[in-house]
Amino acid sequence: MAKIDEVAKLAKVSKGTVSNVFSQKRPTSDEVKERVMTVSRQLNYVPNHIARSLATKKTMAIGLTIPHGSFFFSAFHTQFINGVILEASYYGYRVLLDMIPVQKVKTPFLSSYPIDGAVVMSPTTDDDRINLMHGEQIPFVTVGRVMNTNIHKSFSVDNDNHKIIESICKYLINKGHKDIMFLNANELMTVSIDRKAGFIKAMKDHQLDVEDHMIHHKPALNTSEYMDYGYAETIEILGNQKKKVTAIIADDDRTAFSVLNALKDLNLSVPEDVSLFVICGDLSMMVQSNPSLTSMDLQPSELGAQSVRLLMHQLGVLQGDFSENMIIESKIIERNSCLTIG
Amino acid sequence: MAKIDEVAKLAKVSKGTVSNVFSQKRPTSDEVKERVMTVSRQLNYVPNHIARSLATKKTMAIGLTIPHGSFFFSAFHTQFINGVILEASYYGYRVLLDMIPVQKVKTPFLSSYPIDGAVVMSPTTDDDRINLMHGEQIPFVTVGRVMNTNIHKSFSVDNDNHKIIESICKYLINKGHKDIMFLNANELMTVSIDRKAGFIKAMKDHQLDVEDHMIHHKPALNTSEYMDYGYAETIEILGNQKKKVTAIIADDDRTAFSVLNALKDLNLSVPEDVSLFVICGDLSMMVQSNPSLTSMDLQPSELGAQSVRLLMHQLGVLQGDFSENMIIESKIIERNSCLTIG
DNA sequence: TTGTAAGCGTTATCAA
DNA sequence: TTGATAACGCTTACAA
Repeated sequence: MAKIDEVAKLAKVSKGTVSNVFSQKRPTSDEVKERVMTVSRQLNYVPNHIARSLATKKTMAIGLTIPHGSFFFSAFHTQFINGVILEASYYGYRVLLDMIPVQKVKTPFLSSYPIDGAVVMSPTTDDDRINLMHGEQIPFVTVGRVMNTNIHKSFSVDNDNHKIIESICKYLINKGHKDIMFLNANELMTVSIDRKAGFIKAMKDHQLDVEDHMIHHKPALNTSEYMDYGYAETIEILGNQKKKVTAIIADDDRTAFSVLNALKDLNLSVPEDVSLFVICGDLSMMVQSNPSLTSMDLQPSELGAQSVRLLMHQLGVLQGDFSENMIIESKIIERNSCLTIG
Repeated sequence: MAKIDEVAKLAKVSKGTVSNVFSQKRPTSDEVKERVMTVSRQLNYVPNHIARSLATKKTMAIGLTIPHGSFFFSAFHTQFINGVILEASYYGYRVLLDMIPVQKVKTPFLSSYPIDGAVVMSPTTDDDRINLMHGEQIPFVTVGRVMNTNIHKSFSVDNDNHKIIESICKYLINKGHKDIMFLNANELMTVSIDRKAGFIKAMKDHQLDVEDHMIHHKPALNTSEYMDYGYAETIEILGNQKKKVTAIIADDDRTAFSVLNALKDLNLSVPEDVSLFVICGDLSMMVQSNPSLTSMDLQPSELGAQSVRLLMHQLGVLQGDFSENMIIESKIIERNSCLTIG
């Protein structure tokens, strides 16, 4: 790799000028610009990213912390990440993947974190990753509300989880459903807290009682129960306990898939016996299922893009006003898995 | 952020010594070590990663290039990435996500690539990303065979794709199947080429003809056909063309899901009417499907881990002998979706 | 518009 | 085992 000095010498300019040609931070004459570029191509020169970072104090990389463990992604994660990468690259930023364990303090760093900011997925209550970012003074935005006791101001993108679940409930209740089972996200996740509250409120608003068997939380990653989430609950509540359930809300496409299998095993059909509503499922899965699945579109890739934009604002890359906590619209996509009853 | 000089001054040692305490590259006395660490904690000091990179010429990061586009991951991708991240972090490396477009030359870099090496997923024939790595002299390992005309030596991890498909065919043929439909990966991917060859050979070996309708390739990402892959082919061949097909091999769990839906719509059941074999599916999906799905386990997370290890060898992090092209074992996991017929 | 030179915060080399 | 000092390759005032 050639370095800036060699280019400068060959192009008969100073290294400062070469620097300016590449960074475009100061104007250079066309003549010089061309001379420098020609020589650079000859020498196969590109500015050294690390040296530049050291001088500018910017790494041009952002961290993306993802749920830790032998995770697997739902459509939400995948599309979200896609949105992040696309938007980040638009601003010339790269994305560093992180797997700081959720709910477990990381051993102290051996060196500083080479990122300018971070996007934190799936925050939990008193999320250690967030405390870490906070302590290291790294700008960050979370996907979902922050619920760390010591952090009072934070930036986040989110759906209106409260409203989401309320409108789903309203949608189902309007179709005559009273006995709804809600398969919520993991208990620790902040979204699940809002959704639970929204569910309870919606039911209360319609004079419906919320019984224990109506709300479930996704088990932690890496537990054996995790794999069976949706299947086990459906079999247990509808099969063993023989509770009356006319509609099920699944927190993602994986869970929905499990519910579908359980219902099949129980010889129950969708939507005739049980209606199924999916929160943010993979499009092809929603459409191809038979019946196709009614779902709530959370616009994950838009969430990803906006989270990056919010971060860019904090980094000063993006100018102008912006709201610290951005809500992304979500909407019900009606397909054929929810039936009017009663 | 405190810097090394301040620590050195307060601990009454030279910065070189402070450096050595943190990097552990040269021995330091316990007394000094403790003094330095105490001061560092006081000042909240950690070595600056960028400055260290500049001096050592190592970024301690590896790139992970993933298929570009509005991609979504199959279980294979997810588990593979998991393996990569885990193994990389084991060696103190971070993972930079890349989305260099497949089959499309990237605009020239504005700066060097801040990675020490890269893992390239899903290589295609004459993959531009690989030419790029090659040109930039960045050590890399591919997941799957490299088929770039100008590159003769390369490092890769892979399953034995030829053998995989052969053993699947053999497995099905032994169960009496002659009319097998193979839903292959994308045509451009090197794995699909090997698998196609393996399929043809296996059939030939058993005196079975390979007709056109028996092999299909996954459409390119971001095409409308992509979403329907598996469904469309099943409907077309079994439904419209009424070809005799007693067994279907699906290239991943997504495709298998689509096939299942198509078969349901055709009123065909698995495995009574059609046997279904999945190459590398998500475990929960394989198990929960009814019937559970017989599949070939490609050990994706092991592939990910090994790809990192191979890279570490190239980077000199790992010593000793190693083979340039590593084959990961795969094995058939028999479940209930393949029936003996005839 | 361009050149000069002082950083940026480490590590590495060579003495001590 | 430790200290002094020159790299590492770039950016950025400040001067010209």
